[in-house]
Amino acid sequence: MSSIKEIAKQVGISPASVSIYLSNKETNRVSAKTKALIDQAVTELNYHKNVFASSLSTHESKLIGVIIPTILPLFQNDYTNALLSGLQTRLSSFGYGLLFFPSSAQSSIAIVKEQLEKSAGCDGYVLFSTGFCTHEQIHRNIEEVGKTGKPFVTLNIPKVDEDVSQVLIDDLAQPSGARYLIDCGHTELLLVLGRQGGEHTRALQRNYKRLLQEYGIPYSPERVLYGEYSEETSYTLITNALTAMPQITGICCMSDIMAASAIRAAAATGRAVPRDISIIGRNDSIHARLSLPALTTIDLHMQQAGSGAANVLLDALDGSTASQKILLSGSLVERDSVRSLL
Amino acid sequence: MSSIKEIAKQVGISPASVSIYLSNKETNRVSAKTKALIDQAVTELNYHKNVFASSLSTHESKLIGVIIPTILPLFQNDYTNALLSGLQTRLSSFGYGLLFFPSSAQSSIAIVKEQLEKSAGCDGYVLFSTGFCTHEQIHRNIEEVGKTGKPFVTLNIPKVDEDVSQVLIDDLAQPSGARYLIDCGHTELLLVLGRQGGEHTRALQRNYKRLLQEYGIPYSPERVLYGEYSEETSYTLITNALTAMPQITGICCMSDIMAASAIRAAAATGRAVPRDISIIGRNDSIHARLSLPALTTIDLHMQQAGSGAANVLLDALDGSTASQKILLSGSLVERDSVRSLL
DNA sequence: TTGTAGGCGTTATCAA
DNA sequence: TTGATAACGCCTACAA
Repeated sequence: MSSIKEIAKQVGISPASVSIYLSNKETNRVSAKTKALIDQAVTELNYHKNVFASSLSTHESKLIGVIIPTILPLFQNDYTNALLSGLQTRLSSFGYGLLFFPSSAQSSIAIVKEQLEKSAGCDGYVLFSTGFCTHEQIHRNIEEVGKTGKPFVTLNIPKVDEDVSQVLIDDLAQPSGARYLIDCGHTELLLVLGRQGGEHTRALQRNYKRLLQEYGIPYSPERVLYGEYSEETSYTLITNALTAMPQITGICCMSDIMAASAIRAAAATGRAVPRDISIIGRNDSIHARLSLPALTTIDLHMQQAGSGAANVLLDALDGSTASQKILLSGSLVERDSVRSLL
Repeated sequence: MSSIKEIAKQVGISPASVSIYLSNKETNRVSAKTKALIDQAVTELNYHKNVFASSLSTHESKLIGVIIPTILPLFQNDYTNALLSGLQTRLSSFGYGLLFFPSSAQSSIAIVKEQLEKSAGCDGYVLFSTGFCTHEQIHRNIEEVGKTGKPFVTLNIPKVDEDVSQVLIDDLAQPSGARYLIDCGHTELLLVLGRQGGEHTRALQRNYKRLLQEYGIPYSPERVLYGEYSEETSYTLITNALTAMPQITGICCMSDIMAASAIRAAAATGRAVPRDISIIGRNDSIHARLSLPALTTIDLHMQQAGSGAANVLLDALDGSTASQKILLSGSLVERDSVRSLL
């Protein structure tokens, strides 16, 4: 409420001196007595620096804008939360805050535009992608954020040719779990993907076909399910599939939540895990540790990806101009939901 | 990057006209031709409004500051995430964004102070509490946020006498799950609380003792565990307790995560749920639906609490000066983890 | 329908 | 060691 001017008035000095002292307590510009007086006035008047005025002047806000082109409620998705968590923790220790913008728009691009509309002034951005985003949309979003001229980094977005910083998660587009199941001797597989249509899923599908080909396993579309990352949808779909195709011995799910649902579906159709059927998840989220049996899964190191993104941003904010592509790999976490047939 | 001045120069009009049109596209102040020219210049120069300059002028930022006095990474806690999700969704539809501040401090109060330090200029605040916060700290935090003079609302904080807006969740301080177990005929109970020392836990403990007294069940300290909301800690503690006290027939956990761990612990000690032992969770999070058997739990309506907090804030931002205490109650969600002994 | 001028709170550049 | 003063980008009377 109170401004630097009022402090100055109360102490009987100029606003400039107050400002200088307040932004650098060690300055020699202000005498010790004056410093003490200012400190006193600050507490008395309950002064808090106005970030907006300050960043208007310094052209620095210490704020990073988070752009998430989704119409779903935020903070409800394991992947995104882990990413955000890593991001926030790292940025926070360098004094940067996070800004989430409102958006009422419905399309991915419109959301990004609208969010940026209100965001000029951030020092940098993190651009997310979601299961909904198509190839085309991803490129337009990157272009849009690029126009701000501010440093930014993409997270959870497949590699693009553009000269932009990205944190890439190798196994995001790889059905690594399926490969592991095959290596364990499983050939009668079920693949549970997320949302149909998005770029993530398309890449995954391509690579899955390649994988089967590599091992001479025939591909059949009815063995690919779209669980939409939802426990209900995947439970229903997997239960039906298991009933229709009793020969299935392995289920590869693209998220731990869907894998935990698979365990329930297995139970519902009278199968024991891993005795009758093997299940592998992805993300190594808390669900993997909580389910019974505990899930074998692919750790995507999302938290680390988030802090990696923070590092890239911090570098850029520090003056580095070269764009960075950081490549992270997933790693297998063996627990109790997969049985080797070999 | 480009400012309103440059737009004005390019179009050949005054900055004022540009400003007026841009903040109200329907205005009659600007001719249709000029409007078109401005629009064109905006895209050509890739103009984005600078929120900071604008809020400096309007004393309105359309930003709500989120104050979470914790040293743990954000976005990793089910309760908080649900709260934030409800909050964000509602605020977003009214054009408000969310601001998360960095903090390097270690104590609850220092964190709040530091976060506020960098936040003057927000239109309002949401003050959270965590399992760590003591009674004393909660009051000091409320006082600190109150000093800003901006509207704010507390979330996940027990009722205080101060004249401040709060969204209260009735069952937060009530061992409602335990009551349900007792009503189902269970008398040999285990209570799994979160973190020792915090205000939440203390209230819960008090009310639990009262509850037992009401039913004439003796209280014994070794039947109260502190699972720290962590799956590992609670698994270990519950496993040990179950081994030491085979007579236990019911476990009331203050979070679904700990309840899911209890299911694992039951399995580890050779018990079937709910045949040999009944388990009840709290929050009705996704864990309740994913576990096997699915968890009977108390839905705390956290999402709704979040949007309730948003409503209170929106009211205050709209000029309402009276503080509101919104009281929400939990509700029982019956699934498959509790067996009635009656 | 448009322009001018002053101010929001802070910082930076001078000069004193 | 301090004080004026201008500037940051935008908004809003008020005047034209």
